[in-house]
Amino acid sequence: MPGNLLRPVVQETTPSLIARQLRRAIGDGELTPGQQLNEMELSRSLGVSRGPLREALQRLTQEGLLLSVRNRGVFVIEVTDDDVRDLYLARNAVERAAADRVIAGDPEGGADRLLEKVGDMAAAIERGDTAALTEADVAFHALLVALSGSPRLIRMHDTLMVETRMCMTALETRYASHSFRLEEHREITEAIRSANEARVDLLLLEHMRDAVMRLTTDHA
Amino acid sequence: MPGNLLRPVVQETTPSLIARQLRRAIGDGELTPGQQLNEMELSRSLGVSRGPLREALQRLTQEGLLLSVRNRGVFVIEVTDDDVRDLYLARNAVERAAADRVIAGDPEGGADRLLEKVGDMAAAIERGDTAALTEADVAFHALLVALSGSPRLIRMHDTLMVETRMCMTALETRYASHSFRLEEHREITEAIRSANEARVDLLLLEHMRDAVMRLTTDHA
DNA sequence: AACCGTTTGATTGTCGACAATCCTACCCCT
DNA sequence: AGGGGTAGGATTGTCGACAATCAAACGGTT
Repeated sequence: MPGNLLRPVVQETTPSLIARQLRRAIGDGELTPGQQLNEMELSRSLGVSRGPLREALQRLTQEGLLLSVRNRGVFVIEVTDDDVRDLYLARNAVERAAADRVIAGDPEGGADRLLEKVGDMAAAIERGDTAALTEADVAFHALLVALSGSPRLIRMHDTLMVETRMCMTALETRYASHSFRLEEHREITEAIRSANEARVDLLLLEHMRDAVMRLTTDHA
Repeated sequence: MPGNLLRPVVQETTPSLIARQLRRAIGDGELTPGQQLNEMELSRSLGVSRGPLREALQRLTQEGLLLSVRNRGVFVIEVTDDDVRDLYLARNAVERAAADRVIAGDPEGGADRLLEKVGDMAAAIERGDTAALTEADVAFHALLVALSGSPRLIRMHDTLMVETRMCMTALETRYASHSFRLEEHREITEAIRSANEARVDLLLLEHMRDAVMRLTTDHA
C-alpha cells in the first residue's frame, strides 16, 4: 500500500451539496435577508428536482439561516440588532472554549498557524483589498476553532460564521482602522501562545464587543 | 383588545413535528445507536409519506444525530468515548456562557428557578425514581440555558442534550451517589446566586468531568 | 368611499412511481 | 476450498403530478 493516505471515499449527498451552495450564497449576500426562496425557480437553476432542494432547505432552516413558514415558503432570515448581539455571544462561547482547548493542547503550534492568518490580513490591508481582509478575518476564527479538534464546536461555529458573513456583507461594515483590527487578532494569537486563558477570554470578549458595536445600529 | 397577549399562530411544519418525534425517540433509546432507519417502514408508522420524513431526517443529520450515507441510508450515530468527551466539552462551552448571562442579568431570580429543579431532583431521589431524577437533571441544565435568553445558545444546547440523553439511556449510567449528584447542582445554583463567575466556571467544569468519567469506558 | 366576501393565480405540501445504487447470496471457475 | 463474478432483492434517490393553502386582486354591498 502506498502510504495509507487514501481517504475513504465519501459520496456526498445531493442535499448536502445544495445546502453548501445556498450557505455560500447567503453568506456572500447573493440571497438577501428577507428574500423568499422560490422552490421551483431555485430547483431549475440548480438543475435538480424540488425534492432534494427541499431537503437542503430543511437543513438551512435547522441551522437558523432560513425561516420556514407553513404554506408560505422559506425566507432568508433578517438579522436584527438583537440577533447580532446574540450571534456574537454564541460565537464568544464557542471560540473561548476552542481557545482553551488549543491552550491545553499545543499553544505554540496553534499560535504559529494563527499568525499565518494574521499575515494574510496584513497582506490584504497592504493591497487595500477589504474583501480579502474579511476573508482572512473569517479564516482566522475558523482556524482557531478547527485547532480545537472538537467536531461539535467546529460544526456550531460553521453555522455561526455563515450568519456572521451575512451580517458583514449585508451591513457593509466599516472599520475605524484596519490596523486596529489587525492588532486585535495579533494580541489574541500571542495570548494563546503564552497560554494565558484569562487574557484570551478577555481579548475575545472585547473583540466580539467591538464587532457588535460596528454591526448594530443602536450600539446598546 | 383584551390585553395583547395573543401569540401569533405558528403552524408548525410537518417535518418539524416528525423531527421532534424522532429526536425524542433517539433520546429515549427507542432508536438505538447504529440502527438503520428504514424510510418506508418509518413513514408508514408515522402516517406520512417519504417526502416529509426525508426532510426531517435531513434536519437530524444536520444536528449530528443521524449519519447519512449515500445510497445506504441514515443511521443513528454511535457515541464513542471521544464523542462523549467532545459532547461535554461543547456543553460546557454553552452552559458556561449561559451561566455568565444569567449572572449578568438576574442571578437571584435565576437561582430561585434553578433551585426548583434541584427540588425536583431531591423529590425523585426520595421516591427512588431514577428516571425522574435524570429528567430533572436534564431540566436543570435546559433551564440554565433557557434563562440566558439566547436563542442560539438554546438551539445549540437542545441538540447537545438529545445526544446527552441518548448516552445516558444507552450507557445506563450509574451514579456513585445520588446525593453527590444533587449536591453538585445545588452548588452550581448557589454560585450563580452569588454571581461568582469563576466559581460557576469551575463547578461546571468539574460537573462535566464527572459525567465524562461515568459515561466513558476508558476514563481517560 | 370603505368594507366584506369571493375568485383567481401562484406557491407550497404531499404523494406514488420509476430509476439508480448497494448488499447479499449464489454459482462458476481455478 | 477459495476467489471472483454475477444475478436477485431491497433500499434509497429522484422526479413529476395532484391536492391544499395562501396572498392579492376583483366586484358587490352598505
